[in-house]
Amino acid sequence: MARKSESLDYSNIFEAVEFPDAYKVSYLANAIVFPTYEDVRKDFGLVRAEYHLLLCLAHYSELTAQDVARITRRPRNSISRAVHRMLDLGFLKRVPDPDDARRAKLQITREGKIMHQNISAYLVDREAEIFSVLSDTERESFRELIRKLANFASTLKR
Amino acid sequence: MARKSESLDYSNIFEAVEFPDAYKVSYLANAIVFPTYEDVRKDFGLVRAEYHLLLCLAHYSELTAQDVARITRRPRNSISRAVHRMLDLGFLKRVPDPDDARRAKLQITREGKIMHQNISAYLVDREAEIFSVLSDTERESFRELIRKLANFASTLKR
DNA sequence: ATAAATTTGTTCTATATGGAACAATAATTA
DNA sequence: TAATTATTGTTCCATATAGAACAAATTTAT
Repeated sequence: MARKSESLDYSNIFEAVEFPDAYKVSYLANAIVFPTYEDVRKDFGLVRAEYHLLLCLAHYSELTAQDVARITRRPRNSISRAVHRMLDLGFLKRVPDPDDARRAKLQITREGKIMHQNISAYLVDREAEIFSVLSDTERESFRELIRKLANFASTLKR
Repeated sequence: MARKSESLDYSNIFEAVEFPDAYKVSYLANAIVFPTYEDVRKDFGLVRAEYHLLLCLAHYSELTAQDVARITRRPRNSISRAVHRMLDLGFLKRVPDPDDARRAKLQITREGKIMHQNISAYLVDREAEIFSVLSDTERESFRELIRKLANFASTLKR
């Protein structure tokens, strides 16, 4: 008897869709970016905003919650919630800004740095896996192009 | 008096991060893909999974809910919920599969097609805006590279 | 033929998420 | 100076989301 469900080529839609390039970026987000956040949550116990705090504060020595929201393009309340959990977990410390009582400067702790290194190692591997499909020169081209796109995106108003 | 907050160059992190290419894909998702889904929700009243149903069924004449989940890499229960709402809204119709009582074939209706065209027109404009930062040859390169990446991603097990 | 395993679509549940409104503070304008 | 506007960080709330478990149907293995 014939197979009921012919094996459908699900990737046809990549070319058929009306906005093929944007669609593929979106597809990569669904297929890779979000599952990766999910892996981080499962394996390291941190949700997206929590990891983003580590990432930002591993690279800038002092930031406000608002800075992190802007850098990562996430809403402030998500960051705010994450800050409290990260303080409880001992991954961040917070000091009031003497010049502006509304603000608090955030810093990463030693424990936070270690956690960041662990998560980064995982993400570096994952990046290598994903981009293994490109040759070195393709990889270099992609790097240049995605840089332009990301820089442009960072100029868009929120 | 000096400005309290020196204007921070938030895009430094693009180069500093340990996985710069994957980070930028993720950033584009945060900065563009998800806000775009949000626009679609606000302007057209459809959430991500609901729009994905339209998109898939505008390009394949008949699919099961499971097919759509596979094509879009979304969880089945999200699609299942969306199917019911889209049936209620009259954008889809569903016919039981005579060969397999577990399944139902989904089709897009006339109204669904119109809605799809409206949303697509918006997304096409949005794509044009985003990629306007690339030259024609850059755009062509990017198209080729993102195609490879998306095709590779589609082979990853879920 | 029967049992075990898989597939589909669903509901239930817990959690992540982001908008809106808010109080406190600071900056800007009149 | 006084009044208005903007900013920061927060809480509240409604909703989107995905995992887990499930029943029904089908397929595969014994």
